[in-house]
Parts: sequence; structure tokens; C-alpha cells
Amino acid sequence: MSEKNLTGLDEIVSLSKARGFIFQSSEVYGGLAAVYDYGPLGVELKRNIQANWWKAMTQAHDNIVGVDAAIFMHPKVWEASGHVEGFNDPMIDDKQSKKRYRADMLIEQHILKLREKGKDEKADDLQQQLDTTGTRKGLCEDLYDIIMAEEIKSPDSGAFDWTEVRQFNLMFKTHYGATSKDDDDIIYLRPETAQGIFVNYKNVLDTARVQVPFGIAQVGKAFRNEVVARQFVFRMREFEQMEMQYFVEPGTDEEQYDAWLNKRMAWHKSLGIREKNLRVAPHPDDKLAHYARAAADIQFKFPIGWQEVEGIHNRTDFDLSRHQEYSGKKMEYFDQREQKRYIPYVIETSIGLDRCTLMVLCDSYREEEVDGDTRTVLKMHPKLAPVKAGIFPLVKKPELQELARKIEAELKEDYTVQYDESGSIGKRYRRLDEAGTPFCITVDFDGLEDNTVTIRYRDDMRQERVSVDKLDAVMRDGMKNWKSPLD
RNA sequence: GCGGGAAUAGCUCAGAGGUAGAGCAUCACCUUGCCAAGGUGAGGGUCGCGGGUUCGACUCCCGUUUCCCGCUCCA
Repeated sequence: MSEKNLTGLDEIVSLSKARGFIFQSSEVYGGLAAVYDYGPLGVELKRNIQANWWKAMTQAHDNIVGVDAAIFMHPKVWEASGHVEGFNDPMIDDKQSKKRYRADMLIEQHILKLREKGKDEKADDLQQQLDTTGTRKGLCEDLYDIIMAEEIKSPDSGAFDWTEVRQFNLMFKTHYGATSKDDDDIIYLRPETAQGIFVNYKNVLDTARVQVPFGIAQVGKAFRNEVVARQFVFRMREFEQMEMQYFVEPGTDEEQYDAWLNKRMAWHKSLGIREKNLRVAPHPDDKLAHYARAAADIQFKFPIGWQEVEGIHNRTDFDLSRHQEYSGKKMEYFDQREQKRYIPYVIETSIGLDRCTLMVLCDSYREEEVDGDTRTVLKMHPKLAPVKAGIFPLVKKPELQELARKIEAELKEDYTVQYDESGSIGKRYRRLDEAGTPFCITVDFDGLEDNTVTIRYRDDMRQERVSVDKLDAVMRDGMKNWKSPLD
């Protein structure tokens, strides 16, 4: 059986639309950039992944609990977290070299040069102007005016060919309150779900009878005004995170970090993702985020290259300390046994649900040659499949329809199933191959005599004769013992 | 954000200054005894959107939106 490798996301995008996994948002109005909607198959797949994660993180551990925090949060949260400060840089682009600079840094360098040349008076004047930016026309305009007036040139190209100054704030703003229009009433759509966990850390500690080390898990939407949002659902402006923050005693954080990195990698494999397409990529120390002591990505080999699906971070006590500072509320944990007090360190596991869904689609997508014909099939783990079984009468005869409907009604109790009697039997098999459906059940006339049906497997198209009573058990086994087809 | 390319039916695409086609998909009826290709028919597009040129624009020009590739950016 020969196969074609994906060379880009095109096939996935087409299939997603044609079969109803993922659509572009507001398509009838021309689409909204970097926003996507999940269709009937997509929502099932996504929810299955989410449910699997939730179970693996909460149910499977006795010291991890869940929360569901609101998207809106007090604006001070984002001051404490560092997002307000960190996302407000005014940037300017050199049109010649295509390089981007922080506008205020350009001016500061220029001032330094002036001082080197002994033009202190001029430098003082500029410094004064720089210190008062935002008081004349506006932050960006004031900076731009200085650069224009001083004819500051690009450090790289020496060109004087600038775009205007723009602010890249990655947080979405909105107004809180129906009549609000003042800047005072601005709140943000959360750029990460983690803060919803940190601000509830005390509540959980006080109510859930947990002791360090313990974890809080959450699934929810987050929003970022990415400068470049692209590549289908890989980088979206509205996306869903599945996060777990694990609170540990300082000093044990490195060990816990390693442990969680391993556990999370194991989870990805448990989804049936092929090992050759997974890897861990540690962040070099100089690339670490402001809050992190150590960080690594779990990456998947997408058709567009190795890309991050999940991040594991040692966030230290940065977040809790900052919230203690900004809120004035104690974030310490008191260890009764050791009689000591400390602010816990936090190990974060943060995975993009949309990226994970895309990963499953990419990893399972196959185009196979079958008798000179191309079969498109999604060989995903059966437990993730949007539709678990197709149920077909071999031909459209009332007796067969009746038994097929009866089987459908029974299986419906526990599985998502699809009844189909249109077209040839082969066509129906192939149709569900594209939806990743692991089992197809076909009712024929022999079966009316001995209460048996044919079950056909998606991965190898193998067929088996089974008793109707055993269907549930056969499917259960098939799901439990499934192994990713090697290629 | 910059540079380049693209946008025609649900999907993949052809076409062309005189108001659009194919394959697949969808639906109906017939057929069909286990791997997409049987028969008959049907639905579906103001050719991304807005302007302009023209007797006439899907086609030419301008703008805009969206997507793709590269750069840039990326908590």
C-alpha cells in the first residue's frame, strides 16, 4: 500500500471543509482573519480530545482539581502578570531593511550618540521630549515626530524610510459596562487561562482539602492579537487552552518539572500520535519567558514543520508572588507537618486544544492506493473518532433496514453512530473512512437467520463476522487495544 | 506589517470583453449481495467584495477583504 505524504495543510483544510470538521469564521461575509469554527465532525473530535485530557489530568490523579474561571478578569490581574507592560512596545519598521525596532529605543540610542559627541544640551532636550511622549498628540505620534524631526536613521540599513509607529498590544480590549466609553473602564479578554488558576489558588486551597503538591486544571478560551496569525487553526486569535498548574514546594520544582514533561509526552503517545512525529524541544535559557526558570515544548511534525503543541514551564513563584504584591493578599502555603511557610513554585503544562486537534488530523491523514483507487482515511485513535460506527443495510430492503435500525438504536446509547443506506456499500465505507470512523457494521440476509453482521475495520479494511450481541464487546476491545498503524 | 502569488458550484479545477463549465460531492427514484466508479433526473454560482473604464466586465484598471509562500514577530 503506497502513501502520499502531506506537503502542506491544503489537504487538511480541504477535507476539513468538505467533511465538516473546520470552517472559516463568518465565511459568508468574506471570512474573519485567523478565526475558525468547528463543524459537526470537528466539534466531536475536539470534545473527545478535551474529555480525554480532562480525565487524564483530573480523574487519574487524586490531587488535581478543576476550575472554570471567567474570561473577564480584574484589570489589575494583567498588571500583576506582566502582560500590560510587556505587550505595549511601540514599534517602527525600516521599509528598506524590513527590520523592526522599538521606537523609544531608537531615540535613546540617538541620545547616547549625541552625548558621545558632546552635544549634551541637545541630548537633554531630546530626553525631555522622550520622557513626555504621550502628552502631545499620543504615544505613537509623539515618538514618530521625534524620529522625523531628528532624522534618526535605521541602525542596519542607514536608511531614513520609516513606517509610522505602531503599538503591538497582544491583548484584546473591551469596555466593561453597557454605557462605558472611558479608558478607565477598559478590561481585557484574557491572553492566557493560567491567571484564572492563580487568582483562585487561595480559594481552592481553602475549600478543596488539597495539600502541596497539588494541581489545578482548566480548559478555556484565550485571546491574543497576534501580529501574524496564520496557518489554519495553528495560530488563531481566539483559541482554547488546556492548562494545569502544579503547585510544589520550592526545591522540588526541578524534579517535578521533569516528571510532568515525561507524563505529558506519554499522554500524546496515548492519543495514538506516532512517535516519529513527536519530540521535546527545550528552550535555551536566553529565550525563556520573564516568569520561567525552565521551559520545553512538546512539538509535533506538522506538514509546515516541527511546531509547538504543548509547553511545560517552571514558572517559579513569579505569578503568586506578583499577585501577593499587587493584591495585598497572602499567597503563602503553610505546611503543618514541617511547620513552614512558603509561596509554592508552579509547574505549568499548557496545551493548545486547537493545535492538538490539528495534530490528530495531520497525524492520522492518509491517502492510500487501493486497487488503483485512492482511499482517503483518517487513522486516528478510535477513542477520538467523531463517529464510532457506521451502520448499513447491505441493500435497501425493509428486513435489512429494520435490523440495522435496531442495532443503531442499541449502539446509540453508548456511541456516536451513523446510519447510512445510500449508494453502494463500498462508497459508504469510504465515506466514513474520511471521517475517521473505526468500525462499520453491515447487515445482510444471512444475518437475519443467525443474528450476525459483518464488522469492517477502518485501518486495514478487514472484515469479520460477529454476532449482534457481541458488537458492543468487539467495539470496546477494538478501541482499547488499538495500535497506531506503522508506516 | 512588508514583498510575492491566489480567489469561478460544497471540494478540486478549466474557461473567457458579449452575462459560465467539468469531475467529484449532495438530494430523489430505480439499481446494487461487501470496498468510491450502474441508470435517470434534480438542486446549487449576481465568477470574494466595492468602485472605475466600456454599448456591454467574471475577464481590463484601482481599492479592499480573505487565503497561501517568504520575511518579521511570537509570554
